[in-house]
Amino acid sequence: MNFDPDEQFRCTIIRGKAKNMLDNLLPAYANIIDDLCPCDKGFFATNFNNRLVNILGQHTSKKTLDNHRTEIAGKLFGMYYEDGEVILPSNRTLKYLDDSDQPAFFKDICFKFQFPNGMDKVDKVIEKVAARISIRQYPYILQVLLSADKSNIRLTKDDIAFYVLNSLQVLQGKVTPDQVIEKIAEERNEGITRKVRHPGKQSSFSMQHIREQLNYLELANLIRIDSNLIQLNYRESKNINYIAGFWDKKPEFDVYNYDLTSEEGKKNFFYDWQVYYSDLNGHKSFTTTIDSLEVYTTTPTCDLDKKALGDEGENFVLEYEKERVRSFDPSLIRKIVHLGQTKGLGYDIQSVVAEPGESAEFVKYIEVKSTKRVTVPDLSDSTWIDTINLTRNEWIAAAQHRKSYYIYRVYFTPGQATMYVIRDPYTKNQDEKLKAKPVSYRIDFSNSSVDYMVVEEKEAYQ
DNA sequence: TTTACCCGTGTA
DNA sequence: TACACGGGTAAA
Repeated sequence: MNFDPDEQFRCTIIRGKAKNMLDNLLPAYANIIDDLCPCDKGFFATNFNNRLVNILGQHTSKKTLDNHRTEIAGKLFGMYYEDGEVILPSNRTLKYLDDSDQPAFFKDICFKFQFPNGMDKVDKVIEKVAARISIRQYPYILQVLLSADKSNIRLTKDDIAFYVLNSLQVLQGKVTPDQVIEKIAEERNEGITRKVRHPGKQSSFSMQHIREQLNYLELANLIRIDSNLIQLNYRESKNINYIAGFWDKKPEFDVYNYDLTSEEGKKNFFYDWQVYYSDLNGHKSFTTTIDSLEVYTTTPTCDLDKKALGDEGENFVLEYEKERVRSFDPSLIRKIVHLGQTKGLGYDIQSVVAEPGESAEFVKYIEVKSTKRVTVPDLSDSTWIDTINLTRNEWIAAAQHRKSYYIYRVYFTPGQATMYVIRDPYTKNQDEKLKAKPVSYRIDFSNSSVDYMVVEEKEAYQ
């Protein structure tokens, strides 16, 4: 088929927020959901809003809070789903709570996103179905970028907008990425520049949803947008190649299977979609290596991915402490102990104060909390917030050691690691300089607590 | 009437 | 230009 890019189709996604705000909000949403769920829908709505208003500011209207909850945390991020009247955290949220890997969270979203999907209102879904749209847009974009690099062509977001995300034929799955690149090369030779613009409309109408789709690829650590140019992060080649490999596969969730004109069909469609989308990609669990967050290179290099280490943060802090103590007094280095494998102490590293004065050799207990994200956290940003979870043991250690207890919060971001040190969180909580809230219950039970038991022979359930 | 994506519009 | 609040709007 001959590619005609003039066949355009405005194909929107829900408007999100700025890149760094999304990176900031993700941990907040995740922890709120983790605290509240499972619970019924009304309780969830009220309490989610009550928690979020503390972060966004008391002036924030109910409407805006509702939008955050339903549009971003719910539809775009797929962080929870509704089963009956009960709201449950999605597997994507649970994985994130476990690994604190924000780019991996967004990789999973990029893998599962598709057109048409169940994030739209039903009339918009019907429009897309009527237009015979069927595409996994992120695999497709990545394949286009790979193809562009092969042809030594640099793409701008206007190119992706006009030739890919707003091109009807591409959205219908009728054109290959190579054809797209060929067409772009051809039109550039003729001196033609394309932009998606709707007469009489502001550029946000035409471009905001496109720009934000590219933002998700950036948050996933797969591309960088440099003013207007888009570049692949080749340190992520493994993940890029994996996702791009799906460019010509039919969307996994088949919208065309549903009768969207009947009440029953609509209900099933939106329910099935949310269950599908909020679950993790069943084929591959994404991770982001520290290595892939380093300054990206424009030169394709072979397989730089290394096996992710569970204790990257601890190793980082260990090296930092060794250097810090060495510069004060090398003989004190032997007092630094890495206790990563020793569970139940409530801290990861035992170090020494190593500062002038009589407390120089006093012990310092360090709990390391690390996370990975694409934007650099900025304390001067008014929307900046963060949440970490301490275990019961860690909190007890904080209470016991007070001024000797430190939380080292490490953020691995592209090209740098940033660390915030919080000394004596226990006293800070009493002084309301931070808020600590117990959120989990340990249940000890005995024979008097058990109502009944069920035993089945293996054959019955195998 | 309420809900919840849709998206105008004003701000930085 | 890049959002982000909250009004717009149509379905629930």
